[in-house]
Parts: sequence; C-alpha cells; structure tokens
Amino acid sequence: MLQINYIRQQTDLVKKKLGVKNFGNIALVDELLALDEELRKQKTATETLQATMNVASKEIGILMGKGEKDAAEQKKKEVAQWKDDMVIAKNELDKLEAAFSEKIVLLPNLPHDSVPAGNTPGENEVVNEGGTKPTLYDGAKPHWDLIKEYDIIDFEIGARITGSGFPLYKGQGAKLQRALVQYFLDYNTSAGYTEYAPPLMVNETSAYGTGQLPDKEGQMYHMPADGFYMIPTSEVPLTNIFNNEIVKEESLPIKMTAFTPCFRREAGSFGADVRGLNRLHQFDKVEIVQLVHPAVSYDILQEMVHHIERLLQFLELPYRILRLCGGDMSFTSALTFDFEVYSAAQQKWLEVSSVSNFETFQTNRMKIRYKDGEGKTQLVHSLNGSSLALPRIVAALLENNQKEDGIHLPKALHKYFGAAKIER
RNA sequence: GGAGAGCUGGCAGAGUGGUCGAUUGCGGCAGUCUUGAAAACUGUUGACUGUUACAGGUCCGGGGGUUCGAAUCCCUCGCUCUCCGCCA
Repeated sequence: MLQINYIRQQTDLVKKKLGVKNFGNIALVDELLALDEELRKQKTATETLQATMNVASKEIGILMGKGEKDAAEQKKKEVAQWKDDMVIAKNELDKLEAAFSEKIVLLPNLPHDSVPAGNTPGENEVVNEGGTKPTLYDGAKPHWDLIKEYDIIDFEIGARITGSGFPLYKGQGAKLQRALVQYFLDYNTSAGYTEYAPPLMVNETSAYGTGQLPDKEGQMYHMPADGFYMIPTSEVPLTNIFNNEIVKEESLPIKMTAFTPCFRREAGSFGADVRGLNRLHQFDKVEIVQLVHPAVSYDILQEMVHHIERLLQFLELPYRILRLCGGDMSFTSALTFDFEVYSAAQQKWLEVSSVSNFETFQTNRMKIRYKDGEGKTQLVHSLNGSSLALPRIVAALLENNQKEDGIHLPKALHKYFGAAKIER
C-alpha cells in the first residue's frame, strides 16, 4: 500500500500516476488527505489527554506508596472526570482510523516512469522477441486434441472428481509435469534461489500482505470454517516468510523459489480463452521471489527478466516479452513484463510468466525492512516472477513439437523426462 | 478430539496491580588493553508514531474488559509444548 507521507508530499504526482494506471477514483486521494488531516488532529488531542491522565495516575501511585491515602483518593476522583472525555476521544479516533485504513488499501501501486499509457492488452509494448514459430505438419492439432490422442491429460475425469478446470494428468503427462517442475527448480536454485515448499493455504493476514486482499477477494478459494485461502500463487507464502522482519542489509538480495499448485476461481472468465490448458482452476507453477535493496530493484527486475528469457530459450519456444501498459498492470505492481509463448496449432500467444517490481507496495503492508547505514529502518523492495506456469508451457510444447512419430521434447528436458519424445 | 502448561526485547530468562518499555545473562556495536586476535574490563544496544529538535503517545502472542493505573486480574481467539486418544 502507498505511504500517506508520500501522498501528502507528492499529491499531484500521485494523481498523475494513478491516471496512467487508469485508476477510476482519483478523488479518493483528496478524501484520504482530508481524512488524514482530521485523523492526525484527533490523534494529537487524544494523546495529549492521555498524557495528562498518565501523569495523574503516576502521582496516585506515588501518593499510595507514601501511604497518603486521602490525597490519593482525592486525586482519583479528579482523574475519573477525564475518563468520559477519553472514551469519546478514543472512539472518534478509532472511527477515523478504521475509515482511513479501509480507504488507503483501495489505492493501487503507482506505475514506474517507463510504464506506457494505455488500457488494453493491445497497448502493451513488445520489448523483445525470440525463437522461431514452427511450421506444423499436415495433421497438426491443438493441444486439447493431442492430450486425448496421447492419453496424457483427462479433463472429463478431472471434472468428475472435482469440476471443470481441474485436469487429471496421466502417464507421460504426469511425468512431463514432474520433469518440468524439476527442471525449473534446478534452473532457479543454480542461479542462487533458495528452494522452499510452503503451505498451500494462507491466512487472511498473509493474503492481505501481498495485496490479494482486498483487491482479489472473489478470486481465491476460501475456507470459511478456518479462515484460510488456497494460494493463487506461491508468491503469497514466499513473500510472507519475512513478514514483519527487519533483515540485515547485507543479507539482501533474498532470493526464493518454490513449486506449488495454484488455485484460482477465475470467476467471470469465459469463451475460447478457457479451452484446454489455457485457463484452469488448479495449475502448477514454479515461482521466483526476491526481496532487495531499493537502490537496485530495477536492475534486479532486468536480471529476473533475463533469467526467465533464458529458460524459454532452453525450452526452444518462440516467445515475446511485453512491457505492460498502465491499465493492464496488476493492482500491486509498479512495472511488469509479461512473457508469452506462441502456441502454434491454436495460433495464439499464451502468457506464461509475469515479472514485476512491487517496490514497497507489499513490504509496506508486511513491514519487511532493513536498517540502512545510518541505522534508519527502510522498506525493502519486493519482486516476483513465474518461472514458469506449467499448463501453457505444456500446451505450446505439445502443439509446436508434434510430429508424425510423437512429440519431440527440447533437449533440456530429455534428462528430466527420461526420453526424447512423448509417444502414442 | 480430550486434559494440562506456556507465549515477555536478536536469543535465554526475571517480573503477579503503581516511578516497568520492562532486572539480569548471552549476543551485537563502540572503546580500553594487545603487534593482531582472544580473554578481561567499560560504555552502548528494541520497534512504531511524532517533533526542526525536545516532549508526548503506542507496543510484554492478537482482540476485548475491569481499574485513576494492567506485562501482572478477567473474557476470548491464535499459537507452542507435554500427556491421552485417533491416524497418513
């Protein structure tokens, strides 16, 4: 969440940047500032009264200690008179604080200066492309047909067990998942990321910390009996590992990676986008997260982009990298690069990774800080990216590499899959 | 699931209604000593908020209550440990 001090000092800039993000309620900034002023006034008044009462209470204590009971009783009566005022002042303060915190979490992160204006995916800026689109043979099919032909993923049975969007991987399909996960994790850990296997459900505080709440309330599976949410991405538990900690400056950057299934309700999604593996309620993903020194966060963002780009090159998939425009960026992000791979049979670009710098937006909520050279506590910057989301990678691998004699896997996977191709 | 015991500063661990934001030890930092280090000794050392700076306010697992005053008493939730039950 944004820092009120910054909003106070840079009001016009904040409004301008919210405009770039296509935020609909810029008047909220002025509402917040008014509320903030009232809040601080009330706070001063309440605290002054509190200070007076504290002094008097202390005096009573001293009188009691000396055994001057009558004087103490007299003083007690005096202090009791202020109590009602205190209750009123405190109530007012609580009300203002609740109103304030309810509103400040509605402001999205501010976009970085390099974020292009725009509201639709079409306005995203292609910053790099790589690989070559394959030429498919005559009998080529989209992946939803291939998975049946090879009997590697079954949506019908998954739907019977749970519901639509919960695929059942089978045989070579299940093994391919395992191979990809293993490969991605090895690739990340060899780049210095520490591997974690975090909880798959999180509590409300954690979901709030990374910004899923209150923004994405309806998109997570919720367990009301226990107050838990199924994670939509391992970003949530990973980033929360350092929740409320002051880390050593020299321990930065903190690099984390994890494989987890991800759960998304995808309420409101429909149409051709959801066909086959393109959009699921449960899918596997390997994630990278970094907590870094603010001075270098944009260098690290570039480093993470290169890290993921190389991974796609190893997978020999045609890809492109997009700098998201203001209106297409997530609520929490300051700058995001999306990676898409080309899935040849459905002739579509599929998003397989999203790499973002959140600056202090998440760490301000989670209070993840370090002490700088002068001993002052500062918020670290948080970044994350998918490396990678599996289903669409699988879709592209199947479609792009299909041949008469099977699906030829990229070299990098042979060792992990234990074979060079998927056979009928 | 049942019974019991706990939750205090980076860690250990005192504190059971009043000058307690908290004794002490360890650790950290600085200094003395030393060629250097260790040891010893001395000093210093929580976070948030706030102020030009001071002051002030808040924080002893979370929330609520009693009281002039709560780390301390009460309620409630969470977590940890021990025992029993069940179980991958």
